[in-house]
Amino acid sequence: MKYEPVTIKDIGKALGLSTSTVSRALRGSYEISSDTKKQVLEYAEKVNYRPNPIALSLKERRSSSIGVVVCEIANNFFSQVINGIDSIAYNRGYHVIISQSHESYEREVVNVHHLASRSVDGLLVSLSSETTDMAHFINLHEKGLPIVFFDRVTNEIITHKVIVDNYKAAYEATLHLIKNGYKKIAHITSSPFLSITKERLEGYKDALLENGLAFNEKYVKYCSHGGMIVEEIEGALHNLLKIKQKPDAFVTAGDRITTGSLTAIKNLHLRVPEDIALVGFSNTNIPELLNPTLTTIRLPAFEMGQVATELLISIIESKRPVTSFETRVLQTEFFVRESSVKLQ
Amino acid sequence: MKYEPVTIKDIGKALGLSTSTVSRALRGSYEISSDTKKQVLEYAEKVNYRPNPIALSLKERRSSSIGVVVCEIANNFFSQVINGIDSIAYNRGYHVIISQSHESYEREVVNVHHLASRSVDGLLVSLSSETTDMAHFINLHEKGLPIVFFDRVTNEIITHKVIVDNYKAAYEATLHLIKNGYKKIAHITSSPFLSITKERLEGYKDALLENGLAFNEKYVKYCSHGGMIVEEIEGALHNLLKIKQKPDAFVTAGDRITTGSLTAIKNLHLRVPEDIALVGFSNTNIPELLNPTLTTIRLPAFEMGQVATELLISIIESKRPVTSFETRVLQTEFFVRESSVKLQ
DNA sequence: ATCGTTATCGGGAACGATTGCGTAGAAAAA
DNA sequence: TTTTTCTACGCAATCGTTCCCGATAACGAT
Repeated sequence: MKYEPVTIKDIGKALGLSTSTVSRALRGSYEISSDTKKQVLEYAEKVNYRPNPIALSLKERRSSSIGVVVCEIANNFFSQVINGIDSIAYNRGYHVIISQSHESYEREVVNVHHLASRSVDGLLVSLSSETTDMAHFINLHEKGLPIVFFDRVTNEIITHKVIVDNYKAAYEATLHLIKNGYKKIAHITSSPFLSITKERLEGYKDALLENGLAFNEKYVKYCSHGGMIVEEIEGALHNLLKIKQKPDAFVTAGDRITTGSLTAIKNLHLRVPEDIALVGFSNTNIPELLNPTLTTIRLPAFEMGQVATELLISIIESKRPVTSFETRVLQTEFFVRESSVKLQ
Repeated sequence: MKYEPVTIKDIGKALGLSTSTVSRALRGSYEISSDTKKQVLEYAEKVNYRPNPIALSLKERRSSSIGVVVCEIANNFFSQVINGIDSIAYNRGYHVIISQSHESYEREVVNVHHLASRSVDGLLVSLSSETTDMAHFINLHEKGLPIVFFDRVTNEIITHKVIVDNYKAAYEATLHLIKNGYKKIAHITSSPFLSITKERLEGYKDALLENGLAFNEKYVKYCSHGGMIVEEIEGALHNLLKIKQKPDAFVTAGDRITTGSLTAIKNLHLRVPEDIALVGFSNTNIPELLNPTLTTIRLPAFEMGQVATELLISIIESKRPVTSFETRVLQTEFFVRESSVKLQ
């Protein structure tokens, strides 16, 4: 089954003009008489002519498309980011090609090569939780492929980055729990390789230390698959609850981990916040509908997508090589709800 | 900033061979000596040569990419569908290009043209809630562009479709409420133009009529933006509650409408299911975490994406024009939870 | 009458890869 | 020695578009 669109050549043949003339008429060149222009334009409209972007891509050596690499789409945070990406890219005439790493390093490498060979004009990347080797990015970046990282970034590559103040957000969340009388505060987080994990851990740690509480390694549990596997969350929680000095509150990093933890707690028939309090990084749209309503740190996902895309397009469309890069730090929002407030 | 990949010409120049020889060597043609082959292969490996898929697309008149048109990504159902699409497309060597209509007819038209002109090999479509005119699809479909519809379909175009048994699902949900003693059952649904809306309405209606309950037009409220606007959901609910014969239960169609309704009910300080019961079409991952836990009809979203993609690729890769089409009907799942069960 | 100018348009190369066809050179057959 | 037969490669067209050059005609100026 073949889909055969009208080409510039077809128009030329039908009108007895050369392809060059048709091309110029279509682009409104000054060196084409208005009669011819009108004729061409009308005919093109009539046969519903659309320029073939593949031919254009080949000629212009650009595809007007940008590749996105995230761990998964079916995640509140990332789907909101993609929305932000889409909102900018669409208006600037770029297509968005999305690929999911599913938190797998191998899959990320394959996807990146796939996208690059597909001649995307640039890449928007949030690293997978397994990624430690950046060679696949470095290689392409050195060859001149524009890349912008967001959320889960690396400092091995000098380029634009868009992040949030994870340290502050985690600090704030932990401090909130301390102020509400919790003293044994645990932390269930994502893979230790991720930038966001390290930053959040520091914020959590400093909040404890600066408020006279000890930092206990045993209180920190990592979910190396970023919470994509239910069992790792359950395991983390069970391990925490086995400790003799059982935590009375905890901070979770990431959508999956937050809701996964809440589910696991419910399955254990523990009450929140009476038995254990919870503050989570989450971009769920329905924190108010949960039981209990959930205290969350919300990331400006949509905005992150927008900013990252603007930065990427600015590199792509820059006439001269870009040499100075920035790291945009956006602010998180903190919403206090029931899950973290001890009822007196 | 330019990204300049190695071409077959570069290899030829470096090795003193013509492009044809290099091309053939790369594809292992029998008419190239093994010496030359080895030389080319080794050099290509060394400089990390990747064939330019854009040039290939131009020549082969196919792009190995499929376009997806949904109303929005940041929606449980659609993001799960996209996951299913991606899982198949990836393995079959296709790229997925996603576009969002945001429930706007105009935006849908623009996106479809954008994708078609971008030379996607086929289209996976779920209609926007505003769409009544199918001309933009008919036009392309008649020209031979393979299209498969899923979830929100049209019978104006004869092609493969993947849907669920919406009639049965709505019937079942309504019956469940009736069996639980509810007699004044309302229905908040999406745009009246959508196939899913009509089918669900029929299921709802028949369940009422076949169980000795009257069907009341006033009990049916439409959200023409599919619930994307909070106010339309609130408005629908308020209108329902203003009726003197105030409903004691209702069925909601769609993720947004379901959670939106629950939020609106909470804001009115009504209790669920004591004051009003609720059964909703929803693909949320956390129905158990809601308060109350939510009785849901869940669509096999991932599977829908997979099936639709398989059907589309089968058309794309078919040697001869496809003339016989099928409509795959998948089964929904019904989960009874607290929101619909009257506590005696 | 000759030249320059301007307005309009066409020819053809280029983008990267594939592929049918042609052919040089060597080996094999006559 | 001559002819045939392979082997192993190059040439050029092709996909749709743009754009650098040229080409042509009309027209006014000298």
